[in-house]
Amino acid sequence: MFVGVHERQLDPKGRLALPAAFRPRLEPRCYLAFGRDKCIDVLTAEAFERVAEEMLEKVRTGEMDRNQQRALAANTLEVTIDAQGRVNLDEKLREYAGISLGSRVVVAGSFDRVEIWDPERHDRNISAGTEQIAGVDA
Amino acid sequence: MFVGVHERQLDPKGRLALPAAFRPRLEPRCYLAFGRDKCIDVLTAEAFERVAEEMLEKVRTGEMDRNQQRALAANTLEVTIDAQGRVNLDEKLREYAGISLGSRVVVAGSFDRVEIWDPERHDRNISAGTEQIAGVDA
DNA sequence: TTGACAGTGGGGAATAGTGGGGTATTATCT
DNA sequence: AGATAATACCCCACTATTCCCCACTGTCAA
Repeated sequence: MFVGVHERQLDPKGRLALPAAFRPRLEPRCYLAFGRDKCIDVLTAEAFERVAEEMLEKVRTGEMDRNQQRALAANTLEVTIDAQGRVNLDEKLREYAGISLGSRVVVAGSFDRVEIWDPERHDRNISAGTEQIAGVDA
Repeated sequence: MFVGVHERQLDPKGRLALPAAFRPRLEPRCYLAFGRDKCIDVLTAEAFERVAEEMLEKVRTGEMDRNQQRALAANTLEVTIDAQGRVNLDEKLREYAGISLGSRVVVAGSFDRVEIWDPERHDRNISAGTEQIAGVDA
């Protein structure tokens, strides 16, 4: 399970150091995809391949449109992790998540995946979620 | 079942020695989360992972919001227990529970989980609960 | 009385996070 | 087509923090 929040700085070259606690499960390669609510999803190879299999099955049975399959594939990136535990966030991903070179970003665990956020956007979403939880058993 | 109350001192580095009686069930790693009423929850790996699985399922079926999932994951920390039976309480957790470096804290069993408290806050809650159980003033 | 273990404290080594430089590869312009 | 420029990639280096290990003390039990 991925849990916890880590603040990081995107270096001038667009590299992001993954939290050390997450690395063993993401190395040597992982997948970056457009996430929900304007974050970047980081999926383990196993998790992404499972998602892809399920999608293929749905396309086969007609539950899902081929263009959705194409869109996911087009917006997903397979990346390798360098010797310092970093991944590259390219221009398209940075623009989608609203983060820029040299800016601070939030790397957050979300159980089955890791998410990369613009800090303000993350705060807003967490605040909303926390209010909703108050009154629910954890 | 976790029961009993133990008073401990948070050392200058933010480390807390867990009561020896609780350790076998929490080792080698456990989860720290924001608990109800401003305490820190300590959950066994099994208990937390069960909660997380249930939540993922609810998100999948639409019963629960993604931001609630994010809030729970963001406010949870996976920690390992050192050779002396201690865990680290980071700044965010200490602030939430109102405890500081070097101060005394209460570590209390609460059946399915262990809770970490500021001593005064714990006293107030226990007093309130005790009165209700006894049905009389203490 | 002594041995074992629980709780507490501190020092040193390993590693995480960050930055920069050199090299190869690709693209562009003349 | 060749030269030049821009980009991406890989490796190395520095610093602060964290983690791990060792040591001390008090208490309880045999």
